[in-house]
Amino acid sequence: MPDSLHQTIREAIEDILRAGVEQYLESVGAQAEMPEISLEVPRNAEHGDWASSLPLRLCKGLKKNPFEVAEGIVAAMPASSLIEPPQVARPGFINFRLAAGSVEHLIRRVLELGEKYGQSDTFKNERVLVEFVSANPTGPLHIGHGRGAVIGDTLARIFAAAGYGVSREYYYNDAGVQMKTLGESLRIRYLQALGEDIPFLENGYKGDYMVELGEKLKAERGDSMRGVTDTQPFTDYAANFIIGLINEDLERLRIHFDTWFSETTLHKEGKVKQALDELESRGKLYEQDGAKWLASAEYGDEKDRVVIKSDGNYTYLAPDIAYHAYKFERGFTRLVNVLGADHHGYIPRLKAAIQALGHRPDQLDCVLVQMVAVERAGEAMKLSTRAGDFITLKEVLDEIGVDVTRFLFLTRTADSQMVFDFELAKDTSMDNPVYYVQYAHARCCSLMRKAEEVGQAWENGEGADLGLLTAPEEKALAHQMDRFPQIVIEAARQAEPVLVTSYLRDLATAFHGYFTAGNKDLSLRVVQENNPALTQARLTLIAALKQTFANALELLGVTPLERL
RNA sequence: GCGCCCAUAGCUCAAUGGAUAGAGCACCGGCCUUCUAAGCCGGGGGUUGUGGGUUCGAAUCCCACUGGGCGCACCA
Repeated sequence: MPDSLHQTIREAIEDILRAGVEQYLESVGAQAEMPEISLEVPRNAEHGDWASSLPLRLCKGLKKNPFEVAEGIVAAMPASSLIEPPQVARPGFINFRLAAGSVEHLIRRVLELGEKYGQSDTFKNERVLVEFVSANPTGPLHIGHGRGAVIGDTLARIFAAAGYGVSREYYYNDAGVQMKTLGESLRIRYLQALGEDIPFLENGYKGDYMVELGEKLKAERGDSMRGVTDTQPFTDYAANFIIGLINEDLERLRIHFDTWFSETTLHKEGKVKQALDELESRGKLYEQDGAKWLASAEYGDEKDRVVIKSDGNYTYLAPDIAYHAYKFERGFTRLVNVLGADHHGYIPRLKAAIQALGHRPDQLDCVLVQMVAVERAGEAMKLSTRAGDFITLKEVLDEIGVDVTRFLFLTRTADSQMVFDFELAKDTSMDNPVYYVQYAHARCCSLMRKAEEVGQAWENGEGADLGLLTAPEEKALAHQMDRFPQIVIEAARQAEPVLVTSYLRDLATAFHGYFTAGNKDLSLRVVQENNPALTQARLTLIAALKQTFANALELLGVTPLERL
């Protein structure tokens, strides 16, 4: 039963452990509830490949000493061909080690599943909507948007791998003052392009791209719009164009949105009114001072919030509530918003709103992305779209490249403040962890090429005798590979891409160590010219590693290079 | 003033409440006549911002301080 291809060793151990605990509890006649199975990979290899501290948690309720509890559980556990008999350690840990035979099981599982290795159906009944970037189309994306974009997209990839139905959505607010200002900015740039000597808006969008856009409009329409005073046509023209620019950058970053959702849609389809009516009928709205308030304080917000001002207009919150209600209406069971950290004050009222609508607060996850400070040649730079003073995402992609950009954003947790140092990122050498990981994949490819050169090309591994893989490094590599599917599930659960990045680096470290060991000890080389059987066995391990590297890199949207 | 986030090696960052807090960069010393040295091995470097608390066990959870970031509208 535990030999199912899709089951990781971890899951097999969990089953065994669970059975042991049940049996043990019964034998001592305890009423204790079945605790959550805890199983971790110890930092220290001496503590085995997997370890559980379950006896330490259990002993409290049983009023027994943890060591005895551990022994009792071990005695009651069924045996498994995948692991060696478990050991009880000091305070009350149970340590598990992979059985030698499990190496073969693990490698074959990776190869059998191929590109699907790492995927699972853990969350198959759930649908998640990842909303990210969501910058209003008032200018090109800057580097900070890039960080949010990469994190959002990678989360989406991770969710998909963990079995979620996933949709990527970009929301933009095209009904507000910002867009009006944008249109007005373009109108003036256009008139200036026509030669009129008029001053620019004080609060207008001052970037060069607006000057260019004015020229472009002149080139397309001549002076036919000279007399147009309504800003709307200018707004539409600018927004359309800028969305195009934004999308270009995003596609380059390997990000594709399923939906571009505009605020106007909500108004047109009556979703704002619908959401407020729903809140009204649930008794969550009330009138005061001529305004309509949401009783958000009931749900942990620090105060109630106005949704309809006394002048009859909606506040920003109203369409936002409607938007999130509409997300649920479309069948999503989990909402993930990737936001700039400056929006954090907004989260409690949003969570309050979805609760007022009858949803659970944990169905909404807000991932806060901290600002990116940029340093160039030692100079710190200020970023402001309005002032036209910023590092665009395009510049970053031109200078640094997609793989490096994505990986650098993914090596830090979203909420850590980061300094993006251009010179450092451009450096193609040591400071760039991307290469470390890509190098590992390329080395696997290189070994395959080498084997081919000496006439021992890998023969798909089916006939290989994997029992020959007895080096401790080989067992360790197999164990590391086995962790991958669980890492993906955990990353999805926590909405935390860094888990995958860290895992990838660890796996690369293990592999580089294995590879380099062959420099000193020729018997550890993968390609053994006078031992075809061992060569085939090792190549099969390499093939599985290569697959795992490729799958993990794909999850991060980074290219698995064949050679560096 | 109130709230949220952050604080870990000189620097950039890790560490599902677990056993001796780890990598990379920088610094010191080793390893290329045969699978890629963008790599590997070893060394120095820490009172996890400070002080309490919770418990078998805390970088992790709670409280109070200190320092930094960001929010506190009938703005969007």
